[in-house]
Amino acid sequence: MGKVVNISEAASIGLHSMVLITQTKGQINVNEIAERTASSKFHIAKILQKLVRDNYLISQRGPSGGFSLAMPPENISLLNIYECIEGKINLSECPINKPTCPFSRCIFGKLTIQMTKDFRDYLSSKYLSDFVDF
Amino acid sequence: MGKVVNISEAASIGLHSMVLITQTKGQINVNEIAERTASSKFHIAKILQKLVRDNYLISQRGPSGGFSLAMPPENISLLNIYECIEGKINLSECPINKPTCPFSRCIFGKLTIQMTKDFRDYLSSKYLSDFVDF
DNA sequence: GTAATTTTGGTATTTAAATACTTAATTTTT
DNA sequence: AAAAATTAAGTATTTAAATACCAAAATTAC
Repeated sequence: MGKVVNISEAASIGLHSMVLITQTKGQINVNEIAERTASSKFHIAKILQKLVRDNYLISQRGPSGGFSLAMPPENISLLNIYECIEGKINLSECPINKPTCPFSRCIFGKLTIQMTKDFRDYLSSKYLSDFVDF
Repeated sequence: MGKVVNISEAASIGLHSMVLITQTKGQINVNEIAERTASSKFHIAKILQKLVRDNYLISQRGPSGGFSLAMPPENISLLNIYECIEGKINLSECPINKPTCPFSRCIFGKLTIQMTKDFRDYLSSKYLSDFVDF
């Protein structure tokens, strides 16, 4: 829909959920995250599983279960979370995915690479500890 | 697929085709554009129709027909082309499209708005006349 | 005026993402 | 030990965008 900066629902859920978990003493479960973020709890559950697998989260089943951080919030950057969900951000690449280009240089110049770099730099500069009071 | 900067195939076809048309004396038809850009001629035809409707292109049917610019290349910016195809770029908006946010301020700060602004500024600074020898 | 060529516009198909659902496994509480 | 609550994991459905196709209209060339 004409949106230039593309942040998927999945990445958004991952980032927002992790901040909520950071702000919560003890554990917080999927239902509460779903309520506070107005997102599908099925979708949230699916994404948090990735973060558990990559050892950013600890999950506890059963009554009074939920999720909690697996390490101090100082040690988890927004980039860690983003790349866990979306895979590594590719910096040096044609903005379109065409093997052939009719022109000798890219009509976008260095624009898209710079934008991607700015995005990556922001995510790598912020840690969950920056969001304890947010 | 984890791509941060989102330029649709449609926008890409529009921009690249317009540069090719700029570089062509007389008219160039869909088949040749398809060959040079390695894109679907059906898709190209559809997108060029929008540019004809908005009076950036003149189309000529029949043998030896094709497309040519409707005005001097100095008068058509990349932003004109992009917004003709994708609609107006929205600068001030939540990167996610959620009516509710669990936090008082956006976890992305001004990042996505700045990125979108940078994108828009680049497109508005470049005119087809900048690409006659490209 | 006929045939060839090209755009035009409508429709159909494909693809990928997002979302929803279901069942199983685990843990806690009583 | 049983019941309740919760995550885990796989699958199915929905949706929107992207892409592909086809038939019609227009124009030129001969």
